[in-house]
Amino acid sequence: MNIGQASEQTGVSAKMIRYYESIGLLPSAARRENGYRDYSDQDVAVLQFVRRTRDLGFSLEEVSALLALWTDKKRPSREVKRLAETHIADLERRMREMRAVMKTLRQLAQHCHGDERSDCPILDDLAKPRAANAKKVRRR
Amino acid sequence: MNIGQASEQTGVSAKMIRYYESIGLLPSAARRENGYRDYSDQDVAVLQFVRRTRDLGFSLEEVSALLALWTDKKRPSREVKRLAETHIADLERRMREMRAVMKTLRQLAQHCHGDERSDCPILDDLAKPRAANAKKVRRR
DNA sequence: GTTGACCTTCCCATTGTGGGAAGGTGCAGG
DNA sequence: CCTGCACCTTCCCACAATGGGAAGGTCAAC
Repeated sequence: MNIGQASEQTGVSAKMIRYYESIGLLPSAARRENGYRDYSDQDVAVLQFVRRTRDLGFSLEEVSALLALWTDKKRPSREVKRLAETHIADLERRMREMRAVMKTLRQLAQHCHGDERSDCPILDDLAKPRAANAKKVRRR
Repeated sequence: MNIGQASEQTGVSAKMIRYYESIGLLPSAARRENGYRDYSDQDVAVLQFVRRTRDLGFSLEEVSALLALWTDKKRPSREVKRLAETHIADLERRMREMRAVMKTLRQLAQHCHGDERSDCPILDDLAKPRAANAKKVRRR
């Protein structure tokens, strides 16, 4: 099947499928005579695996490792579990950071009238230099 | 003061200070005769403001808006509050997504022996194509 | 003077994704 | 047969925000 079909069936954009191939995350796709990539149901299954691990927040590097473990029928499940737990721990850390930030933000917002008046505790507070700051709460 | 001092006092790297200036987030810094940037205590206060808003997870675009609001003494506090609340809502959405992902991951990890045996429910599950997937839980 | 710690600008890499150009292919309808 | 349209190909650019590092100027201390 063409890349468009594969994309539709997996929810991975054609752009990304080509990219994953280019960085070696996926093996080179088979080609037809006209040069079009040709995907089998097997390939689609791999793409779905990738899609799902991506949805669970694994980086492409981790996806690559998981793919290798998936393919290697003899690896101990310990390795897979370790990878998953490392990722969970990472998510937990980020959630803690975000919670702290949200707490601060909610407090700030709560004390701001939010009306026509110009005095604003949020900005006043932001202007105050702090010693202890939660670092590195960045967006997606 | 030199950029190095300003950086040290604000926790914003010299690299980032120059970058913020280059994209117009900050006004062009004063220069000495030797071409070195020269920062006043005022400038440092602005950098601290930026640092703090960044730490709270605002994007540079939002920081820019907040800086403008901060400078505009006559703006209604409503505008600031709206910005803060939009950001809070965004964080909340992301936290919800992460929570859902974590729940799934914990379940998967729980059912995996994590020992020498090779059968692994995590990989089995990842291989199963799903209909409903949490999308877009990406890293930092 | 030389050394070392600064500063300057400029370019490159990252992570993962999308946009779009320029060109080839394939099929359907006139 | 031609035309159009939908698809495919590769290639380059952009994004957000940050760091690394090169090549060169400056300054202070020894």
